[in-house]
Amino acid sequence: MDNEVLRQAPLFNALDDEAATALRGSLSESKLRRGDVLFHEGDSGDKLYIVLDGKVKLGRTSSDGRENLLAILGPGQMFGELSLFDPGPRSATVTAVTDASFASLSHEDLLKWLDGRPQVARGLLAQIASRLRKANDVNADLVFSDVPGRVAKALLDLADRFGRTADDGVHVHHDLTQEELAQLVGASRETVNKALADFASRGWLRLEPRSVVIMDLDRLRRRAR
Amino acid sequence: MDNEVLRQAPLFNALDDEAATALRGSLSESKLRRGDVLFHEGDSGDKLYIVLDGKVKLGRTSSDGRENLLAILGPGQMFGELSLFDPGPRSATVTAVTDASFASLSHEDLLKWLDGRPQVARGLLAQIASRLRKANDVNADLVFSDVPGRVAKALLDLADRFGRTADDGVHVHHDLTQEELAQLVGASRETVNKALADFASRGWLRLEPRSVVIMDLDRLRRRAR
DNA sequence: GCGCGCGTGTGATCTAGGCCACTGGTTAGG
DNA sequence: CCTAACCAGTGGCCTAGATCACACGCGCGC
Repeated sequence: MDNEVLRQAPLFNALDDEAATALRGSLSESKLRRGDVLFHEGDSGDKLYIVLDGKVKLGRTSSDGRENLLAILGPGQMFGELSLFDPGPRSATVTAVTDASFASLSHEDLLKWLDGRPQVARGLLAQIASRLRKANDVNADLVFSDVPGRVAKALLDLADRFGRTADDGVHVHHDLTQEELAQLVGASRETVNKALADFASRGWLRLEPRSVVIMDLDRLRRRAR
Repeated sequence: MDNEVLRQAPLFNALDDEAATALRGSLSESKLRRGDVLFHEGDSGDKLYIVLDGKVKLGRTSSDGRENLLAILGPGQMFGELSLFDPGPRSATVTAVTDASFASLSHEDLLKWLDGRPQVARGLLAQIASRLRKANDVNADLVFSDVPGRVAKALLDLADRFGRTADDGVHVHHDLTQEELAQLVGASRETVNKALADFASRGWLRLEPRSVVIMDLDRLRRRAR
């Protein structure tokens, strides 16, 4: 791992070289294969993770076994912060959606590290604040939008973070099955499939396995709001 | 305003006397009557508020005018933190549900104040982290629970924070109309009313204007999960 | 080759809950 | 006091979407 990847992380983007190098001393690295679980909801644990490569999903399971995804995270994003300040069991299960690698930092090390560096504390606050804002947005969507709307919004978000623009459209290799997409927007697999099929039939996008090509961003955006 | 009220706020509960007194210098106080709006979603603003007395609701309005409540806050709770770190327009409208008073602190003052006091920064992080956790819980409920379940959960939460135990049950003066309760759980007024009527007919609670008396906490809890 | 499992596509029910249309009760203002 | 606004309570109808039940293709191991 090199300093560049860390700098991508919003949390650490303000670091100068020697701070970054110092930080690396406290970090350990780990890898997972697609489908592997890093930790389960309810586990105890006090590590903060930063995705170096690949994607993970944060999910929770209801009492009757159904699953709901809180977020898909990619390189540069962190997770596990909650148990740092609100110590207690992990509130979500983290599973690799693709092969993935992480840097991790213990509670203790982070706090030590934080005290001397108010600007990092502020970065952390900003990060969590923005997550909170996003969570509130998702709430509003669950209340106000219908399923196709939420699907459109999810696709746009994924496109934003993982899309590559080509001349035939924006290629989004989200690596999610339709089942996972459904869990992400809080709907059944079937209705999500129907929404996607509908978008495709209107020529807004093309479906590919675990991936879509968005051909008409504007229409999709209008459908999302 | 005296130091005691501030100490109630989780954010400041670790303050010693002179810190609390010093802080008061930076605070200003304000009051609202029931129904008054403190600020609107989309307004710019950089103040952090702490509720001294009364209750407020944080809400957002959808494009077609429907409303959704994110939270009901009472004495000791803070709001407006988001625009501190993720500066931008306010993400919610804040309205007084009862006559209420607040202490407020500007962005600038808080940050100055924060730099020297890592333990307050940590308090702030803990506060926001717990809000995030809660927001995620609400998401899961919107996906997994039915309306009566969400109503039950909301009542239990309100009881926890505002309830007074008496021998005929827990009296919860939530000060919300059923319409507001409905916006809080993301449902229509009518279905919430029916759920409440059903609970009452089972003898789990008694309805009073802007208030309920919970007579069978256990049953209600079981209905909530 | 032959199954088998997994992901995807699509129709046919069934139902929670939204929306509408009322009623009655309570408070506030003229 | 009368009227107007609000709030609470209830019934009926009607869609979005969950659930069920398939059928198809594609890759993988035997």
